Amino acid sequence: MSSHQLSESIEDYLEVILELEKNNKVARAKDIAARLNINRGSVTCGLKNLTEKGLINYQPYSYITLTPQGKRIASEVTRRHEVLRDFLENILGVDAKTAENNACRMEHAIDRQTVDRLVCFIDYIHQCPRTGKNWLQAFTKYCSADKLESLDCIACIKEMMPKP
Amino acid sequence: MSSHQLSESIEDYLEVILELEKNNKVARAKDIAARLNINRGSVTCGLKNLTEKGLINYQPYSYITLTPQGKRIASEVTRRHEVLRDFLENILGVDAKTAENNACRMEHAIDRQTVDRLVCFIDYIHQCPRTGKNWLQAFTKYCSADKLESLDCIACIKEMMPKP
DNA sequence: AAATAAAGTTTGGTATACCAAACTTTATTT
DNA sequence: AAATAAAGTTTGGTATACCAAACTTTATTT
Repeated sequence: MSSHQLSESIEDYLEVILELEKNNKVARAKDIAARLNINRGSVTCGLKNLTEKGLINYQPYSYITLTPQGKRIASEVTRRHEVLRDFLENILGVDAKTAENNACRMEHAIDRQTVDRLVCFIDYIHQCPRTGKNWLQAFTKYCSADKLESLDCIACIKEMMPKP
Repeated sequence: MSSHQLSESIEDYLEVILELEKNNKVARAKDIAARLNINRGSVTCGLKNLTEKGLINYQPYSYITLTPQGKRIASEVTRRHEVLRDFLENILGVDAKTAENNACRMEHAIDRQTVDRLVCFIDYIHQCPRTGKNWLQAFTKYCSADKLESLDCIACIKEMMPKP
């Protein structure tokens, strides 16, 4: 029942419905259309589809809420989105808009196992004394510099040593 | 002419045609069908589409080669694929098959700027004395361990210090 | 409460991307 | 050079996902 893969379109619907539910208690078709930048008629069609799949509670002319199953999937998609955006923006250091746009597309392509591993990796960078903020700042320099030549690695790791 | 975004389907065609060209000098429809796991008739249809877009050299019943523009795009897609797979497999450390499957899907979703940054990041991890192989091995431990508790960070960074 | 505006739906349409099965062309075997 | 096999194409079909424009329902204004 919840095993078949969902299309990107359906994942997008679920994601915005979850967000609208959070902000407005319920989602309305016109807000979904506005967020997804699609025609209102297309939304009606999409809602029927989501209803058939048991992902939303919906009757013609009514507001929309997620079923438990819909909510579960919406949360998963949102999590993938946020993990990816966090990685792109705060680890890779791409600008906020690019991070958001890429996360928006990549969220449909990354699987559970890989996103879990990415979460762990982000965590590790922040927690490991070798890396953390300091190391990320040096990455920014590394990207703009002519690679390592201009960076003083020895001084950098000495700085990181635990104080006696 | 080369500005409009291409569909995932077209990117997939270009990618396998480039690979078949490399292995066999030219691509044949049946091999494309086999690699993409689609019907031969669908390939004929796809090839017409690619021809109209000026991405391949093709006439009915003939073999297929990429035009310069097609080759350029195919190379870009392939690069995105390989960078992503490398990151997933060798940095995140997910198993080879999962890395490949995820790279296959994510290659259509990541943009130039972000993939460039990812390349730089992978480079940085390998080059920076703080990180490198050693640090990646510790990440594997970190993932399976109960986070940091079981890891001896102080000993780990001392080990990394430059020999006097 | 009637008029109007806003929201939602329906209708008829398009584009993409695939399928199976029949058919045609090209290549290979005998 | 026939016969056969393999490769490629065509035909008629489906599913998804969108559109604009006409229409209906619901909500808001007067």
